[in-house]
Amino acid sequence: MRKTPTVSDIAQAAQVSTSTVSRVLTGSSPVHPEKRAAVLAAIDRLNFRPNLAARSLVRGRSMTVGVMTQSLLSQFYGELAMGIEEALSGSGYHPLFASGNWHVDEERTAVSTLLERKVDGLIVLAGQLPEDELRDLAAKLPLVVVGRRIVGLPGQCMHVDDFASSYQAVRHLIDLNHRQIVHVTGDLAHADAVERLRGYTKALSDAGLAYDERLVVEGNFIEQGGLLALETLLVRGVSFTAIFAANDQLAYGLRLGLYRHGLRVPEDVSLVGFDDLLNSAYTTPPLTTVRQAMHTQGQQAARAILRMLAGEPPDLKPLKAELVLRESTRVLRQ
Amino acid sequence: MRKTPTVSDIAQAAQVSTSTVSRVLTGSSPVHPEKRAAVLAAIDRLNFRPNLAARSLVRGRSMTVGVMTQSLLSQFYGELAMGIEEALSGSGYHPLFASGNWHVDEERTAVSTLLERKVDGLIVLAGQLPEDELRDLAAKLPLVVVGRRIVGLPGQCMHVDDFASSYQAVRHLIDLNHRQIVHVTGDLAHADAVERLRGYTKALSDAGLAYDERLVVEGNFIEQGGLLALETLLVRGVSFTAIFAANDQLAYGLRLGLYRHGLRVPEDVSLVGFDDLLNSAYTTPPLTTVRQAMHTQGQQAARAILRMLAGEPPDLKPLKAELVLRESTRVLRQ
DNA sequence: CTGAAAGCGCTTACAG
DNA sequence: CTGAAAGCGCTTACAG
Repeated sequence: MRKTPTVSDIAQAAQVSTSTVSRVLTGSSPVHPEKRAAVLAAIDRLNFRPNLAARSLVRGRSMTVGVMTQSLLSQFYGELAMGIEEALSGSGYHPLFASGNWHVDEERTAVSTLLERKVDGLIVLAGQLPEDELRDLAAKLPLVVVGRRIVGLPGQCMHVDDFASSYQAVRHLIDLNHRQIVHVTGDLAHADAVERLRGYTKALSDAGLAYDERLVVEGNFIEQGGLLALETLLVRGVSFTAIFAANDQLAYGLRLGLYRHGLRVPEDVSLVGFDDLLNSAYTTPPLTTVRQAMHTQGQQAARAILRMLAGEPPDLKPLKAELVLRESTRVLRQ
Repeated sequence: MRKTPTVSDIAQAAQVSTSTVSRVLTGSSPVHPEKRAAVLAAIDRLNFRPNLAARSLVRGRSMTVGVMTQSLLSQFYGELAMGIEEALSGSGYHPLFASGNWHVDEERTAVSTLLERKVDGLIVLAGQLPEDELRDLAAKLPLVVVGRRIVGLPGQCMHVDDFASSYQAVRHLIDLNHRQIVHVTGDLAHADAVERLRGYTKALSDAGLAYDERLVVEGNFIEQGGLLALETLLVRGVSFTAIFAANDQLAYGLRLGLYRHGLRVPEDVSLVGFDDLLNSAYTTPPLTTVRQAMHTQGQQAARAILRMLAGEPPDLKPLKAELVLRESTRVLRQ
């Protein structure tokens, strides 16, 4: 097996110096057309590919953008990852993922792993790293935060207006004549969960409806939480005609709980989620939910990093979430 | 901001040569306890982290294992990716993903991107790269293939027995008295789809049931295909009491199609999937399906790579798929 | 057990 | 526009 060719081999084959080879490789300064052609030909003939480790060492750049994700397993993050990968493809940059699994310490470990590998930019997907740490990071390298708004980092945060979106979702239920609307919250240690709860509360009060704490149950953003939440509601014995879940996964769990208890959706209970996961168009019935467009957010985030890497401003604008009307809600007959 | 420290800084601080620093870093050869301690102290004090690019350049290893996945978006691959990441964590190796998106040419691009980044090992998730290419790759670096069995690479392939598993799934339906059993296949360009079809056929014939081609419709492993397949069946006008879908995504689509046409699961039609995606425990009703344990497969694959990297045999054994009985099937009343 | 030296494969001033 | 030289930050024979 032949050794993989290096710049020296190309230089020799093309009868030029390694400097010149490097110049045509990087385009850093002009090269005489003939020599350039000779170099290109040699590169092609020997099937040369520059050694990224060497390049990385001298340039101090790795052509890699780190992505601190929470879990590759979650569909939510899968979509984001996909968008990032797509937007990066063809740019010469490659994503490097590390998962925080919703634990601050793991998030820190993930970030240092990424930093150690000398990523040129960093995309942080939500999580709970203190804002200070995030601002410090932003001072060191191009940074984009998805799913959180960090004070002092305008244009570098990509997120949806949780308050307004959830307001809209609940408003939809109210417009359908529902008055006893349950809210299953996310993990209230997370700002998005708090904001969504706030949207629920405000929509209620704007409609002149009293806030009833028995209608609110804390979940944790996963299916199991939805299942549990339903049991809690049933035990409480409150009556309700609609449920607004803080995310789709909770909605899936709630859906199953309702099924187990013989409650039909939407005939007996209307159900609204948040996120619009890929699966939500295929649940029975298809779920009405707030579309977060994670795939698009991933693309936007990656493009912003690319801009920063090119010395341009990130220029990120918050995405508008939209309510996707499907078949899990219906008008309540008085 | 201070420059990040290098081995020279450590050497200077610890009053030793860079060689010695390197020795304690790599453990390649013994170092006098006192010097060792001094080096360790300096490393700790200056918060030194070796530059991976430099190390990679001299060693020719990147401490990275490439993963050619198909799509980060698919839950199926998300589980696999998660398993790989978990098993690699703490080993010093980090996964680097590149997606093939089910196109041979993109798969090739993904693999060369990974090779260019000098991955030390490679995990290939299914796809359609010719076996020859895979064998060539295996000759160059530690390789593990998930979801396919490649002739000549024993112990390096991790897959489930599609034939036996699907036989078992269909057998289950037959045991429930079903006689008119539909099979919605995957994309028959893929070996697993063919094997699953074969399992279906064999289970039928072993039970003395005639193969009826009107009961078989070709899908493509995604929800939309399941939805379409149901329409096809209805147009054909064949009667059936059970459906075996070649994967869960097809089953989700079929489930929605049935719902739209007012057919209940399992009262009117029994439904069985394949894969056991995370969501399948939360569909309405929860789906009976063949468990592929992708997360475990990912872990196993990564551990095998680690073994090969350590000079040991990969020693991979096929995983047994098991039929998970949930609530989407029921015994047919005669 | 240890240090000086060479080298991994590139790129980038520097001097023409 | 071009080449010789230095250097990125490590590790690994080599010689003690």
